[in-house]
This record gives sequence, C-alpha cells and structure tokens, in this order.
Amino acid sequence: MARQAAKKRQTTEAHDEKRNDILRHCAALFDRVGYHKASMQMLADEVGLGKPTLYHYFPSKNAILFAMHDAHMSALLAGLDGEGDSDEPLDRLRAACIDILRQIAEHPGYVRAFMDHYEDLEGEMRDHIRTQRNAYLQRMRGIIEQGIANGHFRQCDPGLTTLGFLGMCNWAYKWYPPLAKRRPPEDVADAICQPFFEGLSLKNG
Amino acid sequence: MARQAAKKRQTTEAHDEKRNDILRHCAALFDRVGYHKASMQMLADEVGLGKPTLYHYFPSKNAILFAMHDAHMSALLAGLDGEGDSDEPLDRLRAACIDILRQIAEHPGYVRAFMDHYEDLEGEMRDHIRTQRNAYLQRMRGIIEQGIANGHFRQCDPGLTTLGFLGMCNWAYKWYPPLAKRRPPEDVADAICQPFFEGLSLKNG
DNA sequence: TAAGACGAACCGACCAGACGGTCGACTTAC
DNA sequence: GTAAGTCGACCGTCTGGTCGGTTCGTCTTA
Repeated sequence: MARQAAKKRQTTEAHDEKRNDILRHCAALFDRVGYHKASMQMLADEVGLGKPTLYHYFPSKNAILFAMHDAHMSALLAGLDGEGDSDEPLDRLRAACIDILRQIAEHPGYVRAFMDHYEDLEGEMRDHIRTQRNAYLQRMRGIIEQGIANGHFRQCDPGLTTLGFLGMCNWAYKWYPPLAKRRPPEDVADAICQPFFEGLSLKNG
Repeated sequence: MARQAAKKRQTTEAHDEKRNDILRHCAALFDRVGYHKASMQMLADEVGLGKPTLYHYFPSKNAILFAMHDAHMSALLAGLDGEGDSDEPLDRLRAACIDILRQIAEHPGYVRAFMDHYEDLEGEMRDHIRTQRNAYLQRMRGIIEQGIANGHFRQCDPGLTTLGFLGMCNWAYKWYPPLAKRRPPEDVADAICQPFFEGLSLKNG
C-alpha cells in the first residue's frame, strides 16, 4: 500500500514536472505571438508533442492560461510572506516591487498572460484568481496603511496610493523584459520607486 | 464646381460622423466582451447594421482597432500641445495625468483596446501607432529632463522615471472606470500623483 | 419636370479555412 | 496486466471576409 502510494506520488511528480515544462514552453510562445494567436497546434509543436498529448496534460487552452496566472500570483503572494515583518514599510514595498520586476524578468510570458488575459479566464478559474488578486491588493494596502499609522508615511489616500504604486511596478511588463539582462530588478526598482518613496516618506520632512 | 466640392465635403463629413458613431458602439462592445471575443457579426448587431455594411465603413476588424488607437493617441498628443509651455514641469505632468484619466473615464473602450491590443495591430497600422507612442514618450521624458535641468526636480534617471510615471497613470485603466462617476480625473490625479510629485520636487528639500 | 444615371448605403446568403477539442488505437514501462 | 503517455485523423463550429444585388437620394440633361 505504502509502495503503491509512493509510486503514485512519484508518477504524479513526474507529471507535474512535465506540466511545468510544458508551461514554460507555452509561456514562451504566448510571449512571442500572444495568447489568442497561439493555437493549440502551435503550442503542441512548440513543446514537441502531439496536440492530443497536450490535452493529456491540460484539459483546455484556458487551463494553460490559468496555470500561468496561478504560478504568477502564487509567486507574488509567497514573496509577500517571505519578507519577515519588517516594521519599516518602505522596505516591504521595495521588496514587493523587486518581486514583481524579477517575475517580469524571469517569466515574461506568465506576466504578460496575467496582465492582458485575466478577462479571458473562464468560470471558476477567474474566481480563483480574482480571490488571489484581491488578497494581494489588500495586503499591499495594509502595508501602506501600517506606514501611515506608524508615522512613517505622510497622510494620503491608501487605496489610490496602493493602486498608483502597483501600476508603476506592473506597467514594467511593457518595457522591462528587453532591459532585464543589463539591469537587475533591484537596480530598476530603486530607480522607478525613488521619487515615489521620497514623497511618501515623512522622516525627512 | 465650388458647390460640387462643398457637397462632396458634406457627404464625407456624414461618412466620418457615421464612422465615429460606429466606433463608439464598437468600443462599448470591446469593453464589455473584449476585442477577440467580439465577432464582426456581434459588432454589426451592436451598431444596428448588417455585416457587409460594417465592412463598407471599415475595411477590416483590425482597422476598427486601429481607429481606436489613433483616436486615443491623437487625444493625448493634442492634450500635450494644449498645455502652453508652463515652465513649471510639475503642472505639465499633472495635466498629462489628468488627460489620461479623462480619456479612461470618457472612452474606456478605446483605452482598453489601446492598452491590451497594440500587439494585435497589423503592418503599417502598428508602425503608425508606434511612431505616435514614441513621440508621446519622448515628450514626456522631455518634460522631466527639463525639470531636472531647471532645478525643479531632483537628480534621477529620466527614462525610468518617465516609465514609472506613465505606468502609474496608464494602469488606471484597470480600476478607474467604475470609479469615474464619483471621482473626477483631477481629483484622482492629485491623489495618485501626490507622493510621486512630492518626491520628485526639489523646492522644499 | 420627367427620365435616366450614378454612387452611397445597405444586406441575405455564402465560403474557405482555422480553431478547439475528441476518438480510437498503439507503445512503453513497471 | 494495466495505466500513463503518445498521436494521426477527424469533427462541428465559428470567424473574417466576400458576392451579388437592392434601395434611395441627388444630380444631369433635355
């Protein structure tokens, strides 16, 4: 029984690995030609598989899109957890920005799918991602509210400020990829966040 | 002859008006269901026309998309011209942000098409829009460089700062539309730009 | 002012092709 | 033996775009 379970687990692991491998290839194609212009046949060719085999791993094209959304959101959420509970909210904001930039640099395909094709997600998949999105947004907002409460940040509309900050970071998916080899995420994060942080901060005011 | 020309012009005007009318309807549908999920038949129904009639006004679906891109970029570029040459670069940046927000509030369909479907533009249409995009970007960058040269702004990477600022403003197309009835562009622009401007500005440093 | 010409606006019916997805069967590998 | 992995061939549907033709208002001409 135990051996069977082990076997099962092993098989599943191999399966998951293959799924991730497929996902990476698909992301590359989505990034090159866009989600809608990438047909299942093209996707299968890109991976080096027959079309039915691709369907063996993912039940639909939409499910592939979902897997990318999920991978991206999970990475960001995990990043938020990783950065202990520094009581310096600026550090947490900077870390979040770096996470986003790194995600863009390492998985431009996932990110582009995430940014441009959330609305293409169907049914429960969309619900699932929406939940994750909202959780992320709330936590970012929490950081900013904490900063205001702490006296680290000046008084401001926390909702709109969060949206502004996130916009600044997320928008980078449009221009950062070709730059990523020359300029690491930390570097770029500092450059784009500098004015924002200076203005948000109260310590030298 | 003059009368004929006048007549001709009049006919063309009616044609253009109709085109704009069609564009507005199409924008509404694109905004509701997305560009790719909106078929020409749906578009025609939305406008209240037969499909061949729609083709009478626009040579292809892609041309409709292009017209929206063009309308949006022209509005933004015109906005940049409008704001005299205030030597206070902060005012010009604020005005640009308000322009973007207003465009989002008044033409969410155009803007969404512009943001998410630039890559779907084909051939020369894409070239044309790219040129406009670059011109816009350069002019924004020029404002920031001018601010640094003037001593109004602190030292910073003008390229990345421009991109950051634009990201902050443009990203609003994802969240501003449902808010637009309650909060006017000027109001929201001030809220999201405040930290950025405070940090960029040197006058109280 | 009536007859005709003409082009813009309009559309029902059609088409070739592409797409997402399925079927049934063969091949490994344990 | 059996279950996962693999695929060639296939299918129904839908899409962008076209064809051939009608209606209608206005200009020309006599």
